[in-house]
Amino acid sequence: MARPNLSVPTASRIIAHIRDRGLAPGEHLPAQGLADALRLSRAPVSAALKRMAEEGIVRLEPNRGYFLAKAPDEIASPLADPAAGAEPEDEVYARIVDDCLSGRLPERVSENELMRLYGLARTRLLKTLNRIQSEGWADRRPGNGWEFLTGLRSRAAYEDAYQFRASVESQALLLPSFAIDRPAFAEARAGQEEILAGGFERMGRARLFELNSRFHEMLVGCAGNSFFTDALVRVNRLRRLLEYRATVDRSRLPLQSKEHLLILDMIEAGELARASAFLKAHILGASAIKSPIVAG
Amino acid sequence: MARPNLSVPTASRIIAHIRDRGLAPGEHLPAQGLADALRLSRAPVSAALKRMAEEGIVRLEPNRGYFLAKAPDEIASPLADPAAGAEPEDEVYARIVDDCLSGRLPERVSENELMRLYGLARTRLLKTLNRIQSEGWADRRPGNGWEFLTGLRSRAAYEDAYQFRASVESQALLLPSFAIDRPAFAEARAGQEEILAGGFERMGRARLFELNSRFHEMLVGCAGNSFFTDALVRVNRLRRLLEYRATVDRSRLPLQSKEHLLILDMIEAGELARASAFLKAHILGASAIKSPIVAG
DNA sequence: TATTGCTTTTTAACATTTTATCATGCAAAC
DNA sequence: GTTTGCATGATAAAATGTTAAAAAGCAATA
Repeated sequence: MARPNLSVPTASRIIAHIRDRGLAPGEHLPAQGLADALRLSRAPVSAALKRMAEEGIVRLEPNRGYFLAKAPDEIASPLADPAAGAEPEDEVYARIVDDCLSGRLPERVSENELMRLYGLARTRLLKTLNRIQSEGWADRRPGNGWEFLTGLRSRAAYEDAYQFRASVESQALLLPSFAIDRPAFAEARAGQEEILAGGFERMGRARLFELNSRFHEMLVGCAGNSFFTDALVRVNRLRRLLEYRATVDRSRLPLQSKEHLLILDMIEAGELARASAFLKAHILGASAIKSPIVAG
Repeated sequence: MARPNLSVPTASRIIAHIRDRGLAPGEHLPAQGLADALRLSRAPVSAALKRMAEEGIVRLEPNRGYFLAKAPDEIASPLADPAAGAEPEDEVYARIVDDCLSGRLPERVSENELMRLYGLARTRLLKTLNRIQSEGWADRRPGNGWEFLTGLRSRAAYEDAYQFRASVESQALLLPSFAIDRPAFAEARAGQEEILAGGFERMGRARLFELNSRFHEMLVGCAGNSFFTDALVRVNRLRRLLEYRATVDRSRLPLQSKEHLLILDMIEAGELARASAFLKAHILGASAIKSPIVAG
């Protein structure tokens, strides 16, 4: 009935801020300073600090302000999760797309029908539908109703997405503006080695997907061309939804990660053309193997 | 205060339908049949026919329905224009983006401020802002207000867009699924020849832009991969806004069209690799020459 | 029997209102 | 002098209300 409360996401941003700066326990956390850093006013910052005080992360000294109570590494709280406070809209979004994919949704539905089905107020539903539309899952029909597209759930669309990725990513490596981002490379390498060292069996599928798509997005990001990056992010958003429905063949993950590391090596050795070709084959190979479970 | 009236766009769709089928004067136009073809109910179709009757395009015989009064080719009415009834939302959208590009808009504005500036109700403004956001011109800030991005109006972003286009288009030609669409080729060829035959001096810039971007979209469309097409359409939407602000160097248009025709020839001769390389050079060459007028 | 013409019901665009939250200014405390 | 604490005003998210238009149903007509 009112504006969304920023205190939770703000708390997680404050914790990230503390970690970045490596602040020590006992240090003062001035509200205005944090507000400036996060580009907010003091109000939501104070609210966030209050919550953090309840969890024992910071300590309040009346009229003096908040002080860090724990070492950054020791903070273990739901608030520390960067995903904390992610919009609940996301949940409805996922539910609708899932229903669309599994064919539970009639091809054509009116807004009122959807409101009933998902128990949403019009504003909220519309916000979600707009997002779904912009991602290509649904289209508003002239007159009444929404049409859920069946095209994207076909095997062909899935392969098209891989063709597109293969093309965009391999071309990005060849751009004149491509330049290695050392810290990002190091981070990506660490992620892949974590998968190799047993993560491929242990990790949740969400984390696996995240690590791998982040690898590819990092690579393309090095080209410094936002059109390439945006295009890739866009496909990956769709891919995430499709692949969550597929079973992961975990036995293939180590090979995948080895190839990822190999690509980093090639690039660092300056063999961009080779890396580009290899990356392309790598992506198309993955497409041939994966079999998404999509409703007919 | 109510729903948008579909009668105008429906009329133009009906005229297109009549042309497609090559109906002769005197033929009956059953309302339900048209409604089915346009996937609407009879209500907006009847309203459209009524309007068309006022313009003398069709004739009403009481209790018998509407009958075509003119030959399809002789229909000359504002209703025949496919752009008729385009959403007025587009106008506000263009105005905001234009203000953003020319720097008339402060970098940070609240929604209320924008409502005042453009005289819009919140719902309408938000709809537009969402679109602007999804296209990368603006971003919602945590807390209050919107931030208009300056990144896209830089020279670098402009060149990045051309790099992206060059890559997407040239790769599309090389896809295994690429297949020539004869009628589309013929239409594109006709358009380019029209430009060569004096159109480059005569035509409005909107039509020139349309013909040329349609040429490129048609080419990529032949690959039958919606990810490629969508990506291109997306960049072209941005490009249109940027290039409307630039001066057109009309002396270069004939060469451009000749190159377009050459590309069609190469493809028809089966020389896809050559066509792909030439297309890439063609696009990058255009980028080097054009100088968009963008506010610092 | 198919199609129009009219009526009723449903739908969605827009305006308005409500309210929790954000931003801001100022006095008090350190 | 800097920073908190609190009060005041501004902002935007959601619910509600209103209304023109679209869909659906039905009787009348060719």
